[in-house]
Formats: sequence, structure tokens, C-alpha cells
Amino acid sequence: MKKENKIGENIRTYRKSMGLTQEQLATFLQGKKSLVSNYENGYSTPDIYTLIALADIFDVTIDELVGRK
Amino acid sequence: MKKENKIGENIRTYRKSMGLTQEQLATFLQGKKSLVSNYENGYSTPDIYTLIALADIFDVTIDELVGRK
DNA sequence: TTGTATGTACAAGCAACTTGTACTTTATTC
DNA sequence: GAATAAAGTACAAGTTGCTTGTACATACAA
Repeated sequence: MKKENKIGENIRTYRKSMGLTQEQLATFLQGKKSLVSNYENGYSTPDIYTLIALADIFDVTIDELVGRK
Repeated sequence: MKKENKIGENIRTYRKSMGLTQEQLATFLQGKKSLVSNYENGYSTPDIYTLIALADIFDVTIDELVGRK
């Protein structure tokens, strides 16, 4: 059952906007593709250090990445 | 042995600037005072939802809170 | 259809967080 | 200085929840 999760949705949106596959993004994070799938589908949440890495990759703020307005 | 940790240092600085005790801040987070002590001394790191709550309390961005420039 | 790339499901193992308790430090008052 | 209370720390135990491997599903091209 898919969980609602703004952070995961944002990760997916930003990843696609950069033309990356889950596996490519996972490699940047030094993880496996199931990791990114879990993030995007709301089964797990990145810790702050991973969120910082993602914000760097996507060139956005952490606040933007997590949908904090 | 105390661990270096910028996030923890920032939490301590912002907490003190608001004149709060660890116990008072913990109450805002619906946790115990040892929780805040662990954050500030680098023994644990808040998850993103806790960081959002802290950013709201301190009225700063998450990027500022975690020292991302 | 067959093959390939991409994404998902899920259990198991493991890493790391939260708490309770006791202890220590700091500040204040006598 | 001693005594007290408030504030902060140490740490083991229990718990939560993240990461991975594997198998399976989906999409799409040849």
C-alpha cells in the first residue's frame, strides 16, 4: 500500500527533472536503487545528511526539498 | 566522549537564544530532556520531521538550522 | 514475443534513535 | 563553605525504522 509523502514525491519530481533513473540517483547517494524507490514511495525517509546530499544534487534548499513553505 | 556536531551546536545556540531549557524544548518536541541533550552533544540526530519542528520553533530555515550555506 | 531497462514489494538484518535512571554540574541562598 | 534546587549529562536497554538483496512487475523497443 503506497504511503502519501511529500518528500518522496518531491524527490521523484526533482530526479525526473534531471533525467536520472532511481539507480543513477542511488549511486550518487552511495546506495541501492531500492533505497530511492522506498524514499519516493514513502516507505522510508532520508536522514538529514542524505537530504543535504539530495539538495546539493538537485540544487535546491532543504526547505524546498521537503516542501516547507 | 563528546562528539563534534554542527547541528547539535546550532540547536543549543538557538535554544539558548530563546531562553529555553532542554526540558522546555523537549516538551515542544513531545520528548524527554535527554533527547535534547543527545541532540546537542551529538549522540543522536533529529529526523527531518523533528528538524522541521525545531526550525518552526526557532523561526529559521532548515538549511540555517543544519548549517548548510 | 523476447529482451532490456526501470521501478516495486517485502522480509531480514542492522543501525541508530528515545527513554528512564542515576549521576554531575551550575547557580543561588544562607 | 554548605545546602538545595534546577539544569544538563551518561549510558544501557528497548524500540523504531532504515538499507539491502531478491524476486517480481511494468514499460517499451526491436
